[in-house]
Amino acid sequence: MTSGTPKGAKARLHRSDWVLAGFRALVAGGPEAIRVEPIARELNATKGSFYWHFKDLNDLRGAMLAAWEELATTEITAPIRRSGLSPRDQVMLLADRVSDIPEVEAGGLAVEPAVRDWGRTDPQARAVLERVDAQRLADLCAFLGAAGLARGRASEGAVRFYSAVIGLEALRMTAGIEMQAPLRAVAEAILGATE
Amino acid sequence: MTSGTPKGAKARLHRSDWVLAGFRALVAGGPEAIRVEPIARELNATKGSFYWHFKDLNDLRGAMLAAWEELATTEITAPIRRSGLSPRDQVMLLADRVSDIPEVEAGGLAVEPAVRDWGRTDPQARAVLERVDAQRLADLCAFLGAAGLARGRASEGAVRFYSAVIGLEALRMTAGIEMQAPLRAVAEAILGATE
DNA sequence: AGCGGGCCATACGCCCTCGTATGGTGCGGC
DNA sequence: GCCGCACCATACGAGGGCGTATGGCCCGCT
Repeated sequence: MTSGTPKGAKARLHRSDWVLAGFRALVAGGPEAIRVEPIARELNATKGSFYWHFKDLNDLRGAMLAAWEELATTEITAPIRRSGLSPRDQVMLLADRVSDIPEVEAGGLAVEPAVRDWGRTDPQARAVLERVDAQRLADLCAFLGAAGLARGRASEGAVRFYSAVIGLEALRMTAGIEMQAPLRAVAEAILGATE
Repeated sequence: MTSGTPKGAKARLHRSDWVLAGFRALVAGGPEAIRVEPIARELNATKGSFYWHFKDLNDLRGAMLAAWEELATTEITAPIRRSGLSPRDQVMLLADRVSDIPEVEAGGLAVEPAVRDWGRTDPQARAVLERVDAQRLADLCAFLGAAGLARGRASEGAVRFYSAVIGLEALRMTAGIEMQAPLRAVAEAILGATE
C-alpha cells in the first residue's frame, strides 16, 4: 500500500480482463477510445501488462470482435432453441428477450449499438458486423419458417423484425421509448400473416 | 504553382466550407476524426485559416450540429407538405423519399448514421439528436393524424415507421438490403389500420 | 535455498494533435 | 499608388498516445 490504489490493489490480469475493459471503453467513448494507456489506468495497470498479453492494439481489437461475434450469434437464440416452446411462442419469447437487454448488457454495457458504430468506420469491425447481421437474419428466417411462414414471407419478416430491433434500440436512447410493446406488435403482425 | 497542389490551389474559404469538410471527416472516420489539422490538409489549408473562422474545435462542432439540426427537420418534410397530395399519399411519398436518400446524402455523405453515432458518446450531439428525433416523431404523428389515424394509433405508427427507417438504414449498410419495398410495406401496414 | 519464467512497471523516442502567437499576402477603397 | 483589413501560413510549447526495451517482482519447482 505505497500509493493509494482505491480498490483491489494487485490482481493478476488475464486477456479477458483487457477485452472486457476494452468494451467498457468502446461503449463509453466510441472506437477511438480503445487506447492502451487509458484502459490500463482503468485497470490499475500499465502498458507493460498490456503488451505482454497482446501484440498491439489491433490484437486487442481482434480479440474483442471475436468475442462479440461468438456471443452475438448465440447469446439469445441458443437458450430459446432449447426452451421447447412452440415455434410461434419462440418468436414471441425472442421479442421479449431482446427488449429486456436494456441499455445495459452483459457486464453492464450497451455493447450492441457501440459495435454497430464501430463497424461504420472500421473495416475489420464491419466484416464482423456483416457476418453477425447475416447470421441473425438467417436465424430469424429459420424461426419464422418453423412458425409456418413461407420462404418469401419469412425472409421479409426477418428483415422487418430485425430492423425494428435496431431502430427501436436507437430510439430508446434518444427518445426514451419502450421497446417491448412495439416489438411484440411487429412480431404479431409478421406471424399474423400466416393465418 | 510552386508546390504541386492537385486541384484548385488558392480559394478563399468560408465557415461553411469547414463545416462541410467536418461532415466529410465525421462520415469517414467518426466523431474523433473531426480534427483541425487533417481537415485543413483536406482543404489545402492550414490551422491558421481554421482558427480565424472558429474559436476552437468545439465551435466547429457546434456549427455542424446547428446546421444538421436545421436540415434534418426540414429537408424531407417541408417539400412534402408543399406537394399538395392527399395525406395518405404524402405518407407514401415520405417513405419513398427517405428510401432514396441512399448511402450518399447531401453533398455526397451518409450524414444521418454518422450523427447518430456521434450522439451516442458526445452529450452535445446527443442533445441535438434527441431534439431532432422528437421533432421527427411529432411530424410523423401529424402526418398520420392527417391521414385519418386516431391519436394513439398515430403515435404508435410514428414510432413504428421511424424505427423502421433507422433499422433499415443500418441493415442496408451491413446486409445490403433495399429499403424501399420494406418501408412501403410498413407504411401501408400503418395506414391500413385506418380502414 | 536458489533459479527460472510468467507477469508487470518504468523509461524512452517518435508522431500527432491542440491552441496561440506572429508574420505575411492580396484585394478593395480612395 | 498605398493602406488597411480580411484571410491565411509558419513556428512554437505542451500534452498524450504508441510500441519497445529493459529491469524488477513473485511464485513454483527442485
